[in-house]
Amino acid sequence: MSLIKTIKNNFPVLSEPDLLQEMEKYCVYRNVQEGDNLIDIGDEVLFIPLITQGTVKLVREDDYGNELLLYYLNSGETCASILTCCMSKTLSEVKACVLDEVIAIMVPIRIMDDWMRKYATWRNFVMLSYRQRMEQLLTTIDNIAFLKMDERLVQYLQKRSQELQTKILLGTHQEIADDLHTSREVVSRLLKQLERLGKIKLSRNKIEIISLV
DNA sequence: ACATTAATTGTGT
DNA sequence: ACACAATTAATGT
Repeated sequence: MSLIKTIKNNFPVLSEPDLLQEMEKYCVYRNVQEGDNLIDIGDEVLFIPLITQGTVKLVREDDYGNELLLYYLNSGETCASILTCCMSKTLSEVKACVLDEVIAIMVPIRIMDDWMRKYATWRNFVMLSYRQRMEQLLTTIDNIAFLKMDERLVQYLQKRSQELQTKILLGTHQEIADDLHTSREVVSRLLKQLERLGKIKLSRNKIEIISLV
């Protein structure tokens, strides 16, 4: 599929003819396999990825190498923290792990400065990504600060199923525990409770959501 | 089809 | 949190 068409499909806000033409000229596709990193902490940021397929998990690391989940990115989204890095010309503070084979359109940052000035469409897009991500980060912080683990788990399941458009979440309890920064046993026990309440159905590497309300 | 092994999940302390 | 049991999936024969 042509680059322009892909952009129109995934990033409808960017359909301004002049901008699209420039994008076709300067952007490149990049394919990243599951398990690889789109970007790592300390990397120099040369491109902004616009995700058109797959899922990316953004994490930050503390001094001891513990990973802190920031958020997930899906198609039609871009990474706000990478945007900040490239605008202030600093190294990446986050790691972007590819969970599900990703195809991204890579926008070179040198051309981006130009676009910020020339295209209101582009500016708006950048600002919108910021705003959305900021809101999401705030709710994440609220959750960590105020919600008990069982409520956090339910929220986590809801959000993931919504994001991935599926009632069936694949993966292990350990992975969920890592994301929520708790132990695997706590997750297993809470999930078991939810199953007893008939809200989910558990099997190995799989959680089927019946109804979380 | 069966046995072996590894990984995931469940539970008591 | 840890240790261990039980269950399930993957692999070899």
